[in-house]
Amino acid sequence: MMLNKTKRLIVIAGPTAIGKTEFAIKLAQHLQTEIISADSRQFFKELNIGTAKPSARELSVIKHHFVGSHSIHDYYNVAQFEIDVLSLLDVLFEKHNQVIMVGGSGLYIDAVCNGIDELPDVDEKLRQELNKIYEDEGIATIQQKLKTLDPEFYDTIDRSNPKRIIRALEVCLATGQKYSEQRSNAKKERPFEIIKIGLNIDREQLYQRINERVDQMVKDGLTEEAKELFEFKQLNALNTVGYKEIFDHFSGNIKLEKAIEKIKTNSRRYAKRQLTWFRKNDNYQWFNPNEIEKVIALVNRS
RNA sequence: GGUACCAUAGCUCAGUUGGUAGAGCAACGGACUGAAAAUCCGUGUGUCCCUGGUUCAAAUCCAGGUGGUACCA
Repeated sequence: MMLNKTKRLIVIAGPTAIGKTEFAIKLAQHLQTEIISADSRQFFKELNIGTAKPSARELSVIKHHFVGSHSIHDYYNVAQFEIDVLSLLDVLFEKHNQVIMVGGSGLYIDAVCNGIDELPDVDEKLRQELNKIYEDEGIATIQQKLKTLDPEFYDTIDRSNPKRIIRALEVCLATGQKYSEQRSNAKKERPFEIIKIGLNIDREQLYQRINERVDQMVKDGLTEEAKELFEFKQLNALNTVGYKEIFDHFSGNIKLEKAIEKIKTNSRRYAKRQLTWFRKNDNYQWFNPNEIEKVIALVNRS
């Protein structure tokens, strides 16, 4: 990519149901540009209602990238997203000075803005084996393995999080080197400017929006969509708020009303985690979603 | 109007013979570089309805009040 700081990526982030899609489209219309989605579930073409994808009409107004771009049967991850977005930006910056990236997946946004270490791909079977060991023998076994293979990382990691441990182990085992030694944590410089807009409102209002949106999803046919996907429920892409709760209902564990309540609760908790993620990054300038004019002024001025 | 029962965290409730409270859910805070809408860690947030009485000491016992529920009128 050519170094050109006259090009700018405008990141729009915020909790689920805050109104990011609508906000981004308005801004994109004003700037006559395109939108990159940074949403780890809207990638999947099979997931529609439950992921609150932009509508067909919205998609026809502004060109969106990474919405429905992959299948739930594909393996996709953050590192690939970084690569894909950077090469897409190369193309988009030929036509546009400013491009918008909108989404709620903090890690994915971070990978685009700051980069992620380049580590070799790991054979899927290795992860499956480690998961099997964890399931059969418990967390203590994998903790001990990590302590042996990478004591430095073991000392700093959240040891009760099996996914962290298994990730570290699979890298150690696949590469023969310590995970901690392969991680640089270096921030990559980008050949374009980045400005970050955070959207937020009162917690109470946000929760009301979440609850109402879930009810609307149900009216729009979320249960039917989930029914079509039930046979794939073991796929990671379907370990997702809005689907997993309804699968639990289909499996006979809970009533539908209970499942819907749990979708609301889990969405609220997700929103909270998103805010935690974005708050720790003090580069965000925060706005109410109705303050589009202020944001337009901001991007015009600088 | 009468009788009975109830009133404790946001909700549902527990609280023994009086020693200023606890559970589930909800909520709140945080971590997080290839599963991230995932995964993990942490935190009781209280006018014990009100007023008075008994007592060294009252969520607990007594009286009155207020509110609620049920039944009887």
